Amino acid sequence: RNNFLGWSVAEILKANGYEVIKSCIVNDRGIHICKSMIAWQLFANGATPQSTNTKGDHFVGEYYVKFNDAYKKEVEELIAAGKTKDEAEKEAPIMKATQQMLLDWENGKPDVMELWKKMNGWVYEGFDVTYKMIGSDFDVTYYESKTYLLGKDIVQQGLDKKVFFKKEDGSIWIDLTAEGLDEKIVQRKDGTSVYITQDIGLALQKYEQYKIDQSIYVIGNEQNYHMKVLQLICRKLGMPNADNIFHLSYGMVELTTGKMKSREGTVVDADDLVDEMVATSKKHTEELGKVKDFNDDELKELYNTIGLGAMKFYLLRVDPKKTMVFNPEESIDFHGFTGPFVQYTYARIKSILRKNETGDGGPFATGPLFKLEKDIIVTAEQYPAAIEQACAEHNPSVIANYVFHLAKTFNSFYTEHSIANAETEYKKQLRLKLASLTANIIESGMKLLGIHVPERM
RNA sequence: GGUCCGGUAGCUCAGUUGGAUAGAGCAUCAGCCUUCUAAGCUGAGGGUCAUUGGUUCGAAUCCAAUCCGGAUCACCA
Repeated sequence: RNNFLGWSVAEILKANGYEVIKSCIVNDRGIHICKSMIAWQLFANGATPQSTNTKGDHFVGEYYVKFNDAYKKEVEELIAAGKTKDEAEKEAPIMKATQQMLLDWENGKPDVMELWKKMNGWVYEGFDVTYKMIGSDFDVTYYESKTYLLGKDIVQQGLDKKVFFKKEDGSIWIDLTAEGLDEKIVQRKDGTSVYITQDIGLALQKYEQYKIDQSIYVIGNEQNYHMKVLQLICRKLGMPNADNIFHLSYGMVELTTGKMKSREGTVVDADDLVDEMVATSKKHTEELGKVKDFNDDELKELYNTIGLGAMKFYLLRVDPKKTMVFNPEESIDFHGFTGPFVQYTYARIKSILRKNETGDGGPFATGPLFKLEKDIIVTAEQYPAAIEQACAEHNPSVIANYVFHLAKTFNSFYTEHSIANAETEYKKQLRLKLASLTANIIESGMKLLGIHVPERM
């Protein structure tokens, strides 16, 4: 959802005349990375994504799970040996090894760095495959391994300005109780920075680097508090970018059975989901048998277009702010308020336009219009307003709803009035114009959602 | 407990700068393919807009209280 939202909002901003720079932050360091590394050292026997024929990011993810399994087991054993839960969690050998590895990483220990680079490389390879498949791209990528030290000098300045204060143990904090929040740490007692410190530094760096008017953070609503704190700190420090920070907060996607939890395996993997959607589009297409003359490449492209279109539309048709429910059993429908419905309307119009000669564009005689003809004109005229609203609200669902409404309006007209056998040549040309207009808007609107439209389906 | 977000049809969601009989899709039921692609179209049933009170000529929409659900309040990121 994050990816599709970011993409779509960027397109919508561009459509409103803004210049957009898409950036991505990769969490490529920290304790979670070390967990996978330790588990790989312990259990892999030198296995690689190639040797096991596994996608790189999934491969590394498997070792993250293996770490947690092993860790859990060790903790249970220690508790059985008489330790308290807290002691056991701290003393488990595999956890100690992981923490040591994090220190080694920060000190740049060669063999750790080498392993880190190798495993990260696998993850990136996997991500690349997924990003390419779903049509995602970024102009800038920030790696946390390179930005995690940012913001430390700002902390020092803040201390001088008395925005921050130092506790007896040397840790540095900001007091936000006057704003209804809590005290928040910005630097550990050992002098290392925390998450928010990096964000302060990165926010300023982005601002100085690109002179942006607005910095839009596409982040889940679980971090609403964090983003509030970030903006507040920037404001208190008098940073020039403070008011440019906008948190595009989106709700989580939940399953009918409840929240997705990676540790409990109740997650729907993006790759699996896309595969499933493409397979479903293949099944439907074959059943309908309308494209028997397509060659293999054309078929593959069509299945991707429909499958991805269905998925993206499904995720973008809901207000981003809202938590949404996804039912994996029922899968995503291809009828009604869906991507394929809109794509189908487009393909049908294109078919008409191929089969009917458009006139020389001479002046239209004025004449009475049927209600359904007027409906299309009225709806088409609303498109610019929909784009503006979507932009103002940072909300692609406005476009999804609009495009669906337009497609539905056209379909009603299509069933009621023939274009090829219109009452007069004038009527025919008028209707071809309306059809063409509708197709153009559908194509444009779907593009704003990152969805392709097929010429036939 | 503090802060924030949400509760609209069986399900998933629109609609909230206050305005007429609260709208879609799915699901259910009844129709429509000798005519431009039926992934479509037409119709039916289905609602105490969480509850209560308030403001108003008028409230799903604004205010208050209550109930229910979620997020968050880490020397994790």
